Amino acid sequence: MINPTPSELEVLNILWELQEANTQVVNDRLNLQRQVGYTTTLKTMQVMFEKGLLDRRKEGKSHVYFPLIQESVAKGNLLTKFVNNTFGGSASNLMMQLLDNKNVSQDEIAQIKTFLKEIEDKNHG
Amino acid sequence: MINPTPSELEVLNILWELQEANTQVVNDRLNLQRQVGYTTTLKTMQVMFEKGLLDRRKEGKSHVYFPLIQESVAKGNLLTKFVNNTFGGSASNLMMQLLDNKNVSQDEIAQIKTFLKEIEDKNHG
DNA sequence: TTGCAACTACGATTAATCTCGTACATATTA
DNA sequence: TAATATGTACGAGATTAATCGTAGTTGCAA
Repeated sequence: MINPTPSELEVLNILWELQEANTQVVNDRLNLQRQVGYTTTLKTMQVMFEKGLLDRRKEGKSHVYFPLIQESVAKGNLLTKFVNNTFGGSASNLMMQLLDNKNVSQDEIAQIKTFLKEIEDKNHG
Repeated sequence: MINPTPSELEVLNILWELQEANTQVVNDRLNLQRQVGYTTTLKTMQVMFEKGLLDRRKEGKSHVYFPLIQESVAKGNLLTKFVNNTFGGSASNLMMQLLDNKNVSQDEIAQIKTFLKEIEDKNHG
């Protein structure tokens, strides 16, 4: 199981949205969030290619990269690891912390409740 | 805001449980989970002391360490960071991923639902 | 008070990640 | 086809975390 590093996840988030892109496009996107050099982005994507997180094809003089890992799978793996490390594997402990968290907006909490209610209704309906 | 590293969190989990302990005791506990040298544990705790995650007092020839950060605060901070990094700050996205996760048991999911239901009832009652 | 066992301090090493400079390769266009 | 601009490859430095060996210190017991 290959877990992306934080920088790799930034790249993946862009590629999951765009389906595919060359280094230039990914780097431009990254620079909307934070300052980072072109060769840094290039190197990150090359390493991801070597790790099997991305594949690529030659197009003109540049490479077009695309993800080899599904968003839900990657994030699910990261989440599992986080739950294990931080909450002793207890998803409900994480959940309780989430609802207590001052940094989570009321909107988010309301959304979660709605979502859970839907699942409840579906199961009981 | 000082976020503990994974190794530091292991130490904190032990100290939150025991309230306080010397290096020997913490190291013995750690070695129930995985093999780690005494000086490694000592160094980790010294660094945590320098960072302000722990305080200590001399007792006999050893130091007795205790946490300076509350469990809920530390884990809340880690959770906030994780939500931001991995789910773009969306707690409900994390939630949905959690419920989809094959690595989360049915028991855990049931527990979460019960918990949410309690909150719903409390709010509507 | 002297010696030993236990504890601490210090620093070095390894590994992973992130970063980017420089040199080389390639495609387009003039 | 030669020049130029753009992209790639390579490698190396900086940083952080984790690890532990070794040397030195301390306190207690005889």
